Amino acid sequence: MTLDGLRPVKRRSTVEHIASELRSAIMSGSLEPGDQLGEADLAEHFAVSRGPLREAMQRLVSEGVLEAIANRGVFVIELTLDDVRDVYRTRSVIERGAVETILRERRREELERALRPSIRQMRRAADREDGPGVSDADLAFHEALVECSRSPRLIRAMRTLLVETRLCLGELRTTYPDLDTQVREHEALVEAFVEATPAQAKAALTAHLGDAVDR
Amino acid sequence: MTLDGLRPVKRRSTVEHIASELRSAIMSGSLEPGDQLGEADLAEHFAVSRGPLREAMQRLVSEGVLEAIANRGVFVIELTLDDVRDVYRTRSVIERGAVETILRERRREELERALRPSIRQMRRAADREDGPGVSDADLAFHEALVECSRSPRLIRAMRTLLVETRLCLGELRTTYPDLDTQVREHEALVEAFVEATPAQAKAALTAHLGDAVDR
DNA sequence: CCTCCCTAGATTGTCAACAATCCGGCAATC
DNA sequence: GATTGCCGGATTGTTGACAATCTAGGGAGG
Repeated sequence: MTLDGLRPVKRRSTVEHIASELRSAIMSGSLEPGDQLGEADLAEHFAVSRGPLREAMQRLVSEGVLEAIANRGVFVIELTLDDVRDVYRTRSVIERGAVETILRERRREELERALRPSIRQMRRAADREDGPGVSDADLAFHEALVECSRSPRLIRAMRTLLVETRLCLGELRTTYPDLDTQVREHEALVEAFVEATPAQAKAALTAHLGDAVDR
Repeated sequence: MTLDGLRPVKRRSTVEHIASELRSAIMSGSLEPGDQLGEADLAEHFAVSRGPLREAMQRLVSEGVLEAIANRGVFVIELTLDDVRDVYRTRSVIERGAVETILRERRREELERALRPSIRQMRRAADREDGPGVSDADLAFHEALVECSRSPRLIRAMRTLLVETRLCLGELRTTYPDLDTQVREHEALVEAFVEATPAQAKAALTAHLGDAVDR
């Protein structure tokens, strides 16, 4: 009897589901920085009671995506300039760690395979002048990069950072200079990962994220 | 009217307090890996209802310190060997990032000041053959290191990692080889931070954490 | 006109009870 | 004798109601 394929029953709990849904709402831009998450409204929207909803919100609070003010409510965090810098600095640290791990394990080709879909997605979006589409592909690129490290803890840290990155982008999403430049920059990154030394690859990442924070 | 000193009113919420208390219980060893956290018992212990308690537990679940199994309860996570490796690898990434930030900002002497107390604490513990005391000072050392970076996101990631580190140590706490060696290793780290190049400092950290994972 | 106080409304924080689910052991069956 | 079905006990999941707190707005007093 072979039961390798049928994964252990792990129906996602209600709380987990709501938390994921809220994260998506932020990623999609439905929830903007400063927005208040009224418990009554959201509970009705999800067709659950306030209990599970509050538990889900507490999760996002501990992740730093939501902010709870006593007797006032919970709000989507508003990022200061220092916060933006911190997000990109931390991303640089995490992503370099991921690249380091992958290269040390001699998994260059696997990394390239993992990044290819988001590169193609980004190029298609750029061809049709779809700025938001390029941004989405950008996030997908960096997410795939860290996921390729197979480190649960790097991945978890990255997930929160991507949400925060999305919060930065939200407002100045249209101000990107040139979409093609953005695409080429990522293609150059992949090239560095595949062909350059680990130190050079990390340096390329640092430069890439350093540029981003200037915008 | 000068009100720089009087920090914004931020009475810790009940949930925040309980979550912090649970973290402390794990750090102190009261809660061991695999232990179940019965809602009724804990709620009575904290003299609150199950609602706030559940919200606090959800926070720790999202941090990865507790694990929730549907209709079964929440448990302190049990770390596999792969998890231990991942914890130390991620710590290496985070701590190197912290050192990098501090050195780039030319704050060597500040870092040394921040680390000195834990070094002294560690030496005192070693002198009285207090193994657990040395471990506590060890954790305090690495916590102070990351806190000195002033990066909220590095600090937040580190906090969870320290709890997980404490969970690894818990069982094999007495098996440490030589307390004095441990102390000298940390003193050498400080020296590297203060006097060596950033690259050398990071390499020293990597080696230090690489040794630890072997134990 | 400005300031302060106070009340009304709304929102959050907490609670105790109800419903659903799961684990253990026991008996029935093949 | 091993497996299956079932029931009792306990724990978790969810709910709706109650209590506490805060904000906004109007009115009295200076």
